[in-house]
Amino acid sequence: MRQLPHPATEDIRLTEVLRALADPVRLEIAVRLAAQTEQNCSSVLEELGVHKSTASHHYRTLREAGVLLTRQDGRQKYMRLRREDLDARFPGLLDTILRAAQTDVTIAPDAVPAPHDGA
Amino acid sequence: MRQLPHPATEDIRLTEVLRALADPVRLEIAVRLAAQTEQNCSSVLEELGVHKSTASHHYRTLREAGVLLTRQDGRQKYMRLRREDLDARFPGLLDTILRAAQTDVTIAPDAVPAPHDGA
DNA sequence: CGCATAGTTTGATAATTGTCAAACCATGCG
DNA sequence: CGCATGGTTTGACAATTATCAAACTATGCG
Repeated sequence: MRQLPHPATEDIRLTEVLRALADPVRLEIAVRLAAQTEQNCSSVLEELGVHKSTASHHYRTLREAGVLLTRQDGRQKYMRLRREDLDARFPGLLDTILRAAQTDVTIAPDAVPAPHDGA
Repeated sequence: MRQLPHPATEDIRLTEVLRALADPVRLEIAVRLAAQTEQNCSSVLEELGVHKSTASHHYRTLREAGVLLTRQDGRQKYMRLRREDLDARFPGLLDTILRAAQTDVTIAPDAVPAPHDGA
């Protein structure tokens, strides 16, 4: 079982969650996960146009903050928000942030579509 | 007059607010402001045990993120949360975070005297 | 005016972080 | 087994940041 380490619900720290979601790329990941329940790692990285290892780094940050959970299925890994745990720990927090994210532009739209180079 | 620059309500960015509140010291400042409406700069820095310039830096960060507002009165400056503006921009966000902050330890208790009851 | 007070700004430093690239590891398939 | 695939880890680097200290600015008071 290649279960990567996740914090227990009671060990989730508010500042960690906020810091994890304070990054545009990670916030966008959370928004997409919220819309799609579960998501493959590579699908995210392709859509956001970041390098594989960068994506992995962001997953880890979100995972260690307690925001998402990684499940392995065959050769792939799927991520999913820890909705219930987060809601138990900090009621309403995730939903409020996700709702706020939809009224704010987190990533420049032209930066997202294709995995074009750029920087 | 001596108004330091604050972003307009519509210019408040979610990731900036989250990043501002993701720091333990700043989150604590926000919590204290929420409890006391308005607060003198030095009172905060004394209670949190950080240097004057460090406190000023945190105020600035919060101010530029749109979280608080600085008002000058005589020789002193008073800060206050931008509750209405934040609520207009991101409904429920501030309250939810502040409520979450009360169920989580943001700063080591021995480093800071509690806001109310004895420490 | 001169001095004390309240904060800000600048400087310096150490720590953290976001990013890509390349090497690595685990899983499934032929 | 050997290889391709999907992610992670490590390395390196630039950028940001948290902090203290010291200099600076502005305000009020005598």
